[in-house]
Amino acid sequence: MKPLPYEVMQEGGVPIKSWTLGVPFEEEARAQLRNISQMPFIHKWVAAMPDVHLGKGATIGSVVPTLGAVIPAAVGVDIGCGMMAVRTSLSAPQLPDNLAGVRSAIERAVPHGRTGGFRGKRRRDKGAWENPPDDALAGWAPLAAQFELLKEKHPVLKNTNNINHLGTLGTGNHFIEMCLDEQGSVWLMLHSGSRGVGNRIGTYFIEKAKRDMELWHIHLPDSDLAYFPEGTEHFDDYVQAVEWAQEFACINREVMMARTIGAVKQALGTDFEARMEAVNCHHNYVSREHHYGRDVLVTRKGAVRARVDEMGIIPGSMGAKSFIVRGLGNEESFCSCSHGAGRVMSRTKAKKQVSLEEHRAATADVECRKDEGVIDETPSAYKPIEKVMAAQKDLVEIVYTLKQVVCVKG
DNA sequence: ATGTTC
Repeated sequence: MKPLPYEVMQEGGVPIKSWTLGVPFEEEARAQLRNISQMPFIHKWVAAMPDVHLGKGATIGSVVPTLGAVIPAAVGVDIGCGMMAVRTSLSAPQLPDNLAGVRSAIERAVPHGRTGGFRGKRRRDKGAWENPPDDALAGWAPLAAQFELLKEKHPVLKNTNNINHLGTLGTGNHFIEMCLDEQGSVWLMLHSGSRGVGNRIGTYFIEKAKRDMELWHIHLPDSDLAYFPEGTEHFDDYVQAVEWAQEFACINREVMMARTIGAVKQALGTDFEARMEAVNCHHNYVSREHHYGRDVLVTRKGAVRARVDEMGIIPGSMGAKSFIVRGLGNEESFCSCSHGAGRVMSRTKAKKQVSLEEHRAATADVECRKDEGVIDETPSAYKPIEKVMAAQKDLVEIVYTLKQVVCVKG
């Protein structure tokens, strides 16, 4: 008999199938998944991807199919976070030896980094538009009417960043890269989500669900598993808001990609074709899908959908390879794959343990930040991506293997 | 991840 390509755990609830053979899988993440598996509305089982690790609220790298309920913390606050990549007609020999100019052109074209401005001192906010450019305004057009309705219904959204965050990168593990594939084609790839407004929507509904649980005296193994039952007003409100935030995130990536393409053309003084092969996929989101005969809501937090022939992106850390993949439509994973390498070290631990020299060596061939502020993103803070890819051979096949030459971080 | 902060 062929050995199973995944590990199975079951304690009281539904099974947990984990595509984690040969990769680290911490006990804290297992415990978090066991809690999810106890919920009475999980369809069939919970799936864990090879980049699985402990997350705030819900496990990163989890796929949770639910019947008649949704858990807002299982989606998280970075609603619609995901990846976009395009292959260009440029090839490696057309690039200059020094890519500093390309990096700074991208940095000028796309706001990135921490929101500035402290009480008393008004500093310019590096992470948002002061005046959104025309392409951001155009991207906002299809979002505007629905946002007015959301604001009316949920006044908490009134003072959030919204249009001024459309086409902006953010911080942390959000990035923009120029990569080369194994044939020498140049790719542009980026990672970002729904920024301030999606965060506010996520936080607001997670709190709302927790209050509902208290109101109805429903006790949970973990308060972050608070849910909205289908048929309630809050369920409908959440689904509507989360879908809007997912759309915002998708358009955010498109606007940034167009601006990045423009910046690279300008920096190189060359025109080229882009979007020859474009992929834009969420990895923190909820979607209505059909699995094993039922209409379900599938929540993927740190997981990518991988239906038959569906294209996805699995990025490695800032010094590692990334992969453009094609889904194999493996139903047992609810047609899913990992969203990256997955952390092995918390941000705090990485900052304490990894030296600047080590970080510089690990990113020697990349035009990127080499300062203390990015140590929490250093390659050794992540699982080895090759092992992560090996553990999901039955979920996706690799179409392109990319290696970054430029990396912009917020 | 974001926003706010002493």
